[in-house]
Amino acid sequence: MKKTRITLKDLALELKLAPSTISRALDNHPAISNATKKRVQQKADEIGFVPNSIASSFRKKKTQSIGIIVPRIDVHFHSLVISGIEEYSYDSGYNVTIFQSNNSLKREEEIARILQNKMVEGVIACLAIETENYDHFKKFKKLGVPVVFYDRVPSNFDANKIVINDFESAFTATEHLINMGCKRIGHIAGNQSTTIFKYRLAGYKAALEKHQLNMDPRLISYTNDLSYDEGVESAEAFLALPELPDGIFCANDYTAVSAIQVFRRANIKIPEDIAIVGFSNYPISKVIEPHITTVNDQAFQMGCTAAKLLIRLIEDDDDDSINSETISLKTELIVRESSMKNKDIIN
Amino acid sequence: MKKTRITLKDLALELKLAPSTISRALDNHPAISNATKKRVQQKADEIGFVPNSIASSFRKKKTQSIGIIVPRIDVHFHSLVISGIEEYSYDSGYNVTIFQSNNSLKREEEIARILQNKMVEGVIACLAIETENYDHFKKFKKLGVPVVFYDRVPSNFDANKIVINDFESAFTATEHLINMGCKRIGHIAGNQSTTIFKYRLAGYKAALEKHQLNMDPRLISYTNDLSYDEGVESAEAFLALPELPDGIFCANDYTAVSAIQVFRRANIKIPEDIAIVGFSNYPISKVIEPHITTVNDQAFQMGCTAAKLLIRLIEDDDDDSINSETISLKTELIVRESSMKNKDIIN
DNA sequence: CTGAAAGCGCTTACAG
DNA sequence: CTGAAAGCGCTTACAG
Repeated sequence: MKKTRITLKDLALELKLAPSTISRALDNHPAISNATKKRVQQKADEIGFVPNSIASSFRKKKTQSIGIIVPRIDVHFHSLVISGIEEYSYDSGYNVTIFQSNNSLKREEEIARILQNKMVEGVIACLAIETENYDHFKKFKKLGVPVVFYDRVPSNFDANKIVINDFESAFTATEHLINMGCKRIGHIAGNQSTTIFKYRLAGYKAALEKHQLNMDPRLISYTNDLSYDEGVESAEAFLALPELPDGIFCANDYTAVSAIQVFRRANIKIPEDIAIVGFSNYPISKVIEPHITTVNDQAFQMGCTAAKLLIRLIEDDDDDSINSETISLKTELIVRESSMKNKDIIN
Repeated sequence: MKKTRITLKDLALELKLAPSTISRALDNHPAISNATKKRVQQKADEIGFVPNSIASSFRKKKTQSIGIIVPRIDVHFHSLVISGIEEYSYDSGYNVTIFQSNNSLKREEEIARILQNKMVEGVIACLAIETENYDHFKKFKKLGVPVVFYDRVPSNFDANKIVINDFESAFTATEHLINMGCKRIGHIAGNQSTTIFKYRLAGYKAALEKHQLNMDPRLISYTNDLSYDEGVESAEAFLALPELPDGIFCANDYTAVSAIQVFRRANIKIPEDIAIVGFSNYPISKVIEPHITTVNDQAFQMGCTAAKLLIRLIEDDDDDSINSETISLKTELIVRESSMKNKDIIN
């Protein structure tokens, strides 16, 4: 399918004006008279002139576009982040081109190359699980293209990062259970090779410590990817203990759902017998019964913040700030029924 | 932030070759000797040459990029479709730039203009709820840019469309309830100004008719947007009837969840007393208890199919096929506990 | 197998 | 307030 487009030059010929004048008129340049601007705009509409912004990008060396690399678009967390990025970028006049790495390092490297060719002005990325070497991102720095990471961010590599305060969030969540009267609190932990899950575990431990609660290692269940099925296994393991926990802090909402369902099947009352707190505020957390107390992980906000930082870096001429900022977003604990063991206390 | 990039011309100078030769060598042109190709590639890597694909796009008038317009990225259905589009497009060498209309016609029009300027080679769109006038899409046709719609597609406007067979899917879902022994089947219906929900209602009615079941108008509950809360209202209305339904076909999974929870609270057994079928196969449908029988709405597949059709249209030189194709995807009924009233029967 | 030349559709410094 | 001219970094038909 092809068509020849009407160009700025065609418009100039029609109006017997120089292309430079047309260009300025359409760009609302102050040196052009209003009368001319009006004439140009009218004629442009009349003959259906559509400016070729690729030519403009090429000439100006500004594409007004940013690249996004995520593991999967259809993971709800990422779709929220992307939504936030798009929203902020759109309002700032940038558009976003999106790629999924499928958690493959090889694909992530390919995508990085494509983005370098495509002259995006900045990149927002959440690393593939496989990624431990960041060479493919270093090239962006050489090209003067800023990169902002979110969620799964590089360790031991100086970079712009948007994260949430996992330690503090986990601490607060666990302390909430303590405030609700729990004395024997378990934790369903994420993969400990991932920074955020290490922090969540650490926050849990710190809260127990602060309140001088006994730390029973059997009450910490380590999972690989916090899947629903792993949550079921964890909950069943807790059930098999000689003494049950009276509260569980789960490192995500899926495992919180599993725990609730396993315990209910065993005729254990939630939250009376065991109080549950999840993490992430997935949509399911406010549908399942009882609704789950959870930590709002600020996904949409994370996207906006990443875009905001990135666009500042793009538009800043000051190279110094290019690779050093880490923004830690505040989360909030959303208290729902699953942890309301003690109804008199409002956390 | 700026840097001057190394250009193809710089590379030519280094190697004392013509730019045309470099261009061909990098493009693996058959007329170039292997020795030269190797030299060029080596030098390119050595000095860190990154081809400027904007210049190339501009020159070739091919951007290898497609635009996507969706109401919201963070709606799970759309994130699945986008994921499918990205997957297929990536494998075909196209990349995708994404925009959300937030269901606003005005914004959809703005986006259409941006996409025309950006010289995308094709567009995939799901219309905003507000959109009833398609003028902003007609311009694409004039420019020779194919457009493929999915899910919320234009009515009374000749266009490429990817949809599922809602009538048939609803028919099958309802018939499944009949096969399970239900005699008094209700329906929670979506907004009847939307084509797909009209078809789902029609499919439900047709199944009742085929099996000569009484059609009680009180058993059809019309909702505005099939929200969880509306589902609760619908279910409560059913509860207030002098005679309860023994099966309900819900036009989405949210309302199926509401129904299950309302009925359970009223000590009604699912599926023994009332069997439930949902629609869409949202993640929640296989987590809620009992797991929900539902129709797989093929979201990811829809994205792949849209991309496939679009790319065919882009690469076809035959203008004839530009705006006429409608592809209706087959769905499948996923049978789970919520409808297994009669365990002897496998649908 | 390699090169010289033109040109894609804009923008912008310079000139008047 | 408007115009002439150069050029962004590639590609490609033409020539040899």
